[in-house]
Amino acid sequence: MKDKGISSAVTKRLPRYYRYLSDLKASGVERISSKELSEKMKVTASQIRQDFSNFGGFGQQGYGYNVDNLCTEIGKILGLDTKRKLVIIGAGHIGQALANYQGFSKRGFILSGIYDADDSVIGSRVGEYSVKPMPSLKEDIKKDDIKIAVIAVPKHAAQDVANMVCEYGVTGIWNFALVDLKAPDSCVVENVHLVESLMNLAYNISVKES
Amino acid sequence: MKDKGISSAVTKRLPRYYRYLSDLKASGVERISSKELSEKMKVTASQIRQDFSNFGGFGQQGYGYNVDNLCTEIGKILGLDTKRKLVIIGAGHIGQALANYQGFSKRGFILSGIYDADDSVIGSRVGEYSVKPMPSLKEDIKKDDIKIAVIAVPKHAAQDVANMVCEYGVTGIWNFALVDLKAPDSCVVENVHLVESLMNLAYNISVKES
DNA sequence: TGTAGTTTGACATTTTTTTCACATAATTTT
DNA sequence: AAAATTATGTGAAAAAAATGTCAAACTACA
Repeated sequence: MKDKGISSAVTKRLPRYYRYLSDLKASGVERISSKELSEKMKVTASQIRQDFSNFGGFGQQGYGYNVDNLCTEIGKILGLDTKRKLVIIGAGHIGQALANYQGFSKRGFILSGIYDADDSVIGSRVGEYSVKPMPSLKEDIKKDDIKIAVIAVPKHAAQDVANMVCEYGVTGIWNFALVDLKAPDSCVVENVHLVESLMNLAYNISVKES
Repeated sequence: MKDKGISSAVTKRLPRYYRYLSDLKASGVERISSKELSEKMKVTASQIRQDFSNFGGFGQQGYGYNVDNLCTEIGKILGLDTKRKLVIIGAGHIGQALANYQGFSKRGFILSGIYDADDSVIGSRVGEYSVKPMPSLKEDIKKDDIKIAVIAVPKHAAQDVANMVCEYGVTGIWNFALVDLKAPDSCVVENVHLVESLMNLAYNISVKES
């Protein structure tokens, strides 16, 4: 049972903590204090302690935090201890790039297949997968217990695809189409808008220039 | 001359406003009130007005906002009226996907070339571009007045590439490598961490499940 | 075992962000 | 042309988030 009452300002920082802690662990660091971590991550030590204490606190006075333990605990909070299967819908450039991304499994995600509506790409290879036709989706999602749909189709088709996969039972959508998708309460949507990130960069460049 | 004193909580919302306004404009909507926009975007009308008023206010009492005008003004604030050239460094899956992305030019970005350190991919075609070798970068950035470097190389190489392009004179880095890149004051960095977005989705799914 | 030094977690304070509420001004209707 | 409606921009209030502080608790080392 997980606490639903934690502000998203806090939970949005967790993945970044997780990334830094994974790196520290990988480089053999055993313990770290909020002060050291704050210097690496460019946030205040106070915020780090406050964030962690939201989940009960994982540190020890006079010692700091055990990197391995902290990493595991944050992983659990993020739900990375649960293996989740996902499908990619849309075998265009973004869909292909995501299909070839090797980092999913490290974080508990298992790519199960890639789908497209265009007959001419069905059967073509993307990484180690063969592109499947859309009508297979319904069956596959139910049969293989697919939890997440990655939507990488054109804007105009995205909401229809979302409605479809929600109906078939996915609990999460990772959306790369240029719209904010809507979904029923049973399904969580995470919209990724690369263009917005680029515009933000443009803004920051403009400000600096002036 | 642009106001540097506006909080990033506000400026981070501008790209999303811009996206919605572009869509409205494209579908022929001429005017919109903060109330209508707030319903579409699922934010409060008050926030919209407050955000816009940071830049002087673009609306008219009793009427609302002129979509075309508002879109143009926000575009200017974001610096989208200035055409900026960019290069992609790293011709892997992400680099290729970005190179094939058609939306850059619509927002004032002009892809100038794609580069890779691996000799075996030099010269191969990516979209309408031919992959160039890294040593060409220095010359090309200066000659073609490249402003932005998109970094899509492996984690361990990313900081070196960043240092390099900063030295050659780029003013912005759009980073897809799994590290937070550091750069001198002359260069703005926008880190895109797709895995963090996916972890955030995982968290939200977990919370819902419990 | 005792003591000096370190570091957390909690709480108080400050700062930032969001929301509310309304005076003002334009539009729209009658 | 007047009245009714609409809707902005702003200053003030409320809420949320970040930061500072410190007692308590542990570590480390002699």
